[in-house]
Amino acid sequence: MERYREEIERLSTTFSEKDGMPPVCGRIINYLFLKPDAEATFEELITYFQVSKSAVSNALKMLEQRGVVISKTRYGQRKRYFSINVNIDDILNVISEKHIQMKGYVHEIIQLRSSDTEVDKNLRNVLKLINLINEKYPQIIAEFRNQLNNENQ
Amino acid sequence: MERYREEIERLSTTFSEKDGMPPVCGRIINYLFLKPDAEATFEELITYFQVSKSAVSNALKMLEQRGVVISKTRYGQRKRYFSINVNIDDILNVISEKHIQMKGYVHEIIQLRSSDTEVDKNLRNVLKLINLINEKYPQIIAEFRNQLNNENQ
DNA sequence: CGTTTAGTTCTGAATATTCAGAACTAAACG
DNA sequence: CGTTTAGTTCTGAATATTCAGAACTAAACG
Repeated sequence: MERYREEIERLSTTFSEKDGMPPVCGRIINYLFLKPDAEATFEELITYFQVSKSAVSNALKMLEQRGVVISKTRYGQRKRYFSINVNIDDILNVISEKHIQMKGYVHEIIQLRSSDTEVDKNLRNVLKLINLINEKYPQIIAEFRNQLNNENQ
Repeated sequence: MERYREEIERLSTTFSEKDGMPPVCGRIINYLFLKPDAEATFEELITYFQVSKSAVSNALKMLEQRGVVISKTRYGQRKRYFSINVNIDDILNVISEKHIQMKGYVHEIIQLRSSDTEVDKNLRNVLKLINLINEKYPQIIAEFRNQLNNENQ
């Protein structure tokens, strides 16, 4: 992974600057993404980035909470293996969750406003759009799965 | 707007804690969202939140950059009016931009990896999914517009 | 059940962010 | 073209975040 050191640093700024994560989070994400099996141990991350155990521990906790990283243990070993969550269903769920949250927010604003101006009309339209997107989502996913199945024949 | 003071404070935490914006940004967003016309002047924000001109200036700059807020001047007045951008096309563009960015990131990772493991296969699938979503987007929007037109008859 | 291994949580120093206040700019009024 | 109005940019203090190092916990080895 030595050859990726600079790329990891460059790509990490996206996550820290745009997504509001600490630098160590961004580094870990990209390290994992660039590993052939997308997986690393705690120890490995510490030695590669020369960073403290607490920094890695907190970063991994944050990434697991966001659903970006998952950890596994193997055959009763103490050691844990941390990897990028590339599970399609999980990714779709994260996106879906965001939509639901956005819907909840817009809904609450509309409730609080309880008026009937042009803006209210627009807000209701935004809500309709969110609903429509959410509604269409399963269809897109179905089509995606279909596409995958066809390719594997 | 006095009656919304507490709600604004409560709703603002979402934006500061989850979206990585400064507190003043969250407050301004919600203030605007709860105003009947979704619009306010610079002066108005300063007096309502008892906050400095620089804080408001920087917050509005950030919000305009993110596409959440737009500002207008009126009839050659010096004063500017800041409002939430509820323009559907603009909102859709922001979402689209995010997709394009995500696509670019995943693409770059795949390029850098230049391997052919199970993870690579998964990443290519993620890319396919992003592409499919982007492809379907215009259709959803068309359907949405259609829905709006039918309602207005 | 003492020891090791693997990671977590606590404490505080270094650093970054947020914002107030002052200095500044740019438009347009008179 | 001096003055006012409306906002921006600069400077630094207050506060929050990030992370290192130390103390701690929890699992499982022997």
